[in-house]
Amino acid sequence: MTALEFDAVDLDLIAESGQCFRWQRIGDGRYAIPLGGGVYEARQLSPTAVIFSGPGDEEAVAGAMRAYFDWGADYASLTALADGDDYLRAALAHARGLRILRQPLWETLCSFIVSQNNNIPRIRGILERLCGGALSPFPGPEAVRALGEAGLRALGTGYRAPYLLAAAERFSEAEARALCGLGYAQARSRLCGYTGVGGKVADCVCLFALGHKSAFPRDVWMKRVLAEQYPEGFPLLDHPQSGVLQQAMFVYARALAKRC
DNA sequence: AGCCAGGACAAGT
DNA sequence: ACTTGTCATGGC
Repeated sequence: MTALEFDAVDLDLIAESGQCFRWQRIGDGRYAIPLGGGVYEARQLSPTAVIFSGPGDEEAVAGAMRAYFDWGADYASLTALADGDDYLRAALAHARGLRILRQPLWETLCSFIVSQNNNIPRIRGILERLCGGALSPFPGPEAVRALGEAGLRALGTGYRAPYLLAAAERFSEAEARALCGLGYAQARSRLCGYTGVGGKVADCVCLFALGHKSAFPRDVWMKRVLAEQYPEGFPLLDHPQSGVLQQAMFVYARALAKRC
């Protein structure tokens, strides 16, 4: 068991933020997180601290969770960007404790291919079936390839099955290294070369796996926010952390809609 | 019972 | 460079 202190962290908020689809709620403020072949457990200790356990010794767990939870990144100072912007200020206040997770590249790519024109509960179900269990490790490209298009369709992926197959055929360790070595624009462009991966999915991979916080995914929720709140354009679109702002607004917009 | 969903793509203006 | 139709599927 090891505790990590953050400027702010909110497991419930992160779990519902639409960036990760395989967290399992196992109790009040407690989650099981399948990651890298093992399963970690996270428990909310306070608004600024989480207790972790997982495979390996304390140092290994702490290291893995620091990386995964973007430990040390400063999210609080983003509040200053919202001066004179009531919507962004409210979104950031609502999203206090949100973190941009640094998730495995292949899993993130597959997850957001599955996500297209799909809803979050259903994405969860498909990915769970793809993994063969709620806490089972995510299958590698060769395992996905072995399923074939028919096998993938049987999981409920629908027309996305050939997209997953194409990704499985292109992805490799060398490809992963190449993607990790690129800047945001280059990585995005390379990802868009995958059939079935467009700008939105590529941005999600850049933001949630590659750590490019200037990536700004535009899903239907964000398009609505931009149209309704920023008809003249979102002024911070080119900010190096615009992706974090995007994620705060995404979570906030969905929370507002649910409240009606 | 429809409407909708963290879209991509091809075909038409 | 923009709009539109189409693509599976099931949660709500």
